[in-house]
Amino acid sequence: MTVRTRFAPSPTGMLHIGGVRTALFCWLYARRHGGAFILRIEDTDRERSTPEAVNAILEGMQWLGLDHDEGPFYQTQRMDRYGEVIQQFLREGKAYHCYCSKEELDEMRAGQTARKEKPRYDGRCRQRKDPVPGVNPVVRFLNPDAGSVVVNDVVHGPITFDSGELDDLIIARSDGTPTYNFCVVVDDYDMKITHVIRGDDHINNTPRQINMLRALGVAPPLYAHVPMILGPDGAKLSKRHGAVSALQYRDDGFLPEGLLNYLGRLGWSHGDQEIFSLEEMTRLFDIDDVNKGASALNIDKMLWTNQQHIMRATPERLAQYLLPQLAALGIETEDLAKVAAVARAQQERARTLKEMAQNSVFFFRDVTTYDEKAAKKNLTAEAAPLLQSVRDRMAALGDWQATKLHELVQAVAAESGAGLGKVAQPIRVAVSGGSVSPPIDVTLEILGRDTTLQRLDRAIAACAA
RNA sequence: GCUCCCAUCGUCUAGAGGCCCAGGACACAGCCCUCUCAAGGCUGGUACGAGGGUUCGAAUCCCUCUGGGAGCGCCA
Repeated sequence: MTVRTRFAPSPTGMLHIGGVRTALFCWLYARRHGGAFILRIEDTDRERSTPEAVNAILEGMQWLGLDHDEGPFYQTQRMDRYGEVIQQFLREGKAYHCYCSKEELDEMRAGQTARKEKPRYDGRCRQRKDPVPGVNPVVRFLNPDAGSVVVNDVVHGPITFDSGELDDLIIARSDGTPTYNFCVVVDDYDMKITHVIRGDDHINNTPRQINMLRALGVAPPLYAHVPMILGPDGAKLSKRHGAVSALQYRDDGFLPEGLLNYLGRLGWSHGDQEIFSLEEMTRLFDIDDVNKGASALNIDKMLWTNQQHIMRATPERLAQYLLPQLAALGIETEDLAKVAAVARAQQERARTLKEMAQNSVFFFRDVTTYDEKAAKKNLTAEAAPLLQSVRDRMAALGDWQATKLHELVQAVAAESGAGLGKVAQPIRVAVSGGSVSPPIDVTLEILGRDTTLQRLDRAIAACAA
C-alpha cells in the first residue's frame, strides 16, 4: 500500500503555526514512506473563504518547501460529486430529508440542555413520509443507533465512541450545498487517502466520518490525531503570539528549515537530538513517535533553533534571504558577493536574518553618528594616536586581507603597550558606529580600504572634539 | 451539562517495571575562552499533579480525584 496523506486547510484565515506543523507531519510522513502528499483546500464555507487566504496558504507552503504531489484540489469544484453521493445515500435509505425549522431545533436543544443532556438531533424526521410544503429540507445522514465505533488512532491508541452519542448530522444544507464532515469523507475516499493526520480537535468528528465511510462500503483510513499547539502562556493560540501567518515568520527572518525544525520538535523527538536538517527529519520521522499532549510555543527556543540553522547554512544561501531584509531597511545592493561575506561574518551572531540585517547596516551605509556611550568610552584623546597609527599603516598595507589586518592591529597594540582591546574597540566604533561587530579584521576586510580609512579619519577627528 | 482527549523541570522533551534519589535542550546564574557581540566549553538550581492499589521493585501498569483541552451548528 502506498502512503497517501493530505493537508486540508480551510482558507478562512491565515495559515498559522498549528496548520504548518500539521502540514509538516503529513509531508514528512509521505516523504519518509515514498508516498504522495496531497493539498486540498476546504472552501465549502463560501461566506468566510477568501482568495487572499488561499494565496497565503499556497505561498506559505511554497516558502517552507512543503511541496505537494497532487492538487491543490478545491472542494467548491467538486460539488457535482458531493451531490452524487448525497443522492446515492438518499436512494439507499442511508440519509433522509429533515424539515425541522431553526426554531424547532433551538427549542429541542434548549430542552435537552435544561435536562442536562448533550444537545443532539433526536431523529424526529426519520419517519416522515411527506414533504412539508414551502420548506426546503436539509439532508441528514442516518446514523446507526446501536453499537459503537472504535477509532484506532495511531497516536492515541483505540478510542471508543458509543453510537448513541452520535446524532444524524446534516450533510446537505437547505440550499443543497454539502457540509464539512461529509465532504471530508467523500474527498478522503476519492483521493484514496491512507493516513489522515490532523489536529486532535477532530477526534470527535472521526466516528461520524467512519460511519459515513461504512455507509459508502469502504474501509476507513488510518487516523493520527496530533496534539494542538498552545501559546507561550499555555493558553490557546491567539493573535497576540503564535497565531500569525506563517509568512510573518519569513518576514521576521526565519529560515524555512529553522521554523520547520522547531515545529517538528514540538510534540515529536528523536532521543536527545535538537537540530535536524529537513533530510534528517524526513529520514527519522515517524508518526507514532508523536506525543499525545499539547505543547506550548517557546519563542526563545524557536529563535535559538533558527540561529543554529543560520550557523549551518551556506553564506550564499543566507545572502539570498538577507537581501530582502536589507531592502526592508532601505539598502539596495547588487553586490551578492559582499552580502554573502557579511552573512558569513554574521552567521553565528544573529538569531534571525532580520536581526542580521539590522546589525549589518554599517557595511552598506556610511557611519554618520556614533553610539553615544561607545564613543564616549572609545573615541578618546587617548585613543586618537592609536587610531592614527592604525590608519597610517593601513594606508600602506599591501594585501587588504583579514590575516594581514589582524597582524597590523596586533602590532600597534604591542608597540603601544596597550591590550588588543584598547586598539580594536576604537576601530570598531569608528567603522561600525557602535560597540558590536564581527571580529575587527574580518569587518575591515569586507569594508575595504577606502571606506575604512575614511571612517578612521572621521573618528580621529571626533576624538579631538 | 454530556462525550472524548491529555498530564515528567518555567518551556520543549528522554523515559515503553529495576540502567532514574530521573537524562538532554531552551531560558536563567556563575566560570572559562576572548578585540566587542556572539558561538563554544564547564558548573549550578528547579520536574515525575494528588491519593489509592498491583509488584520484591513504578515516572513507567490499574482505579479514583484534581487540573487542562476539544467537541456537542444548515462553521470548518
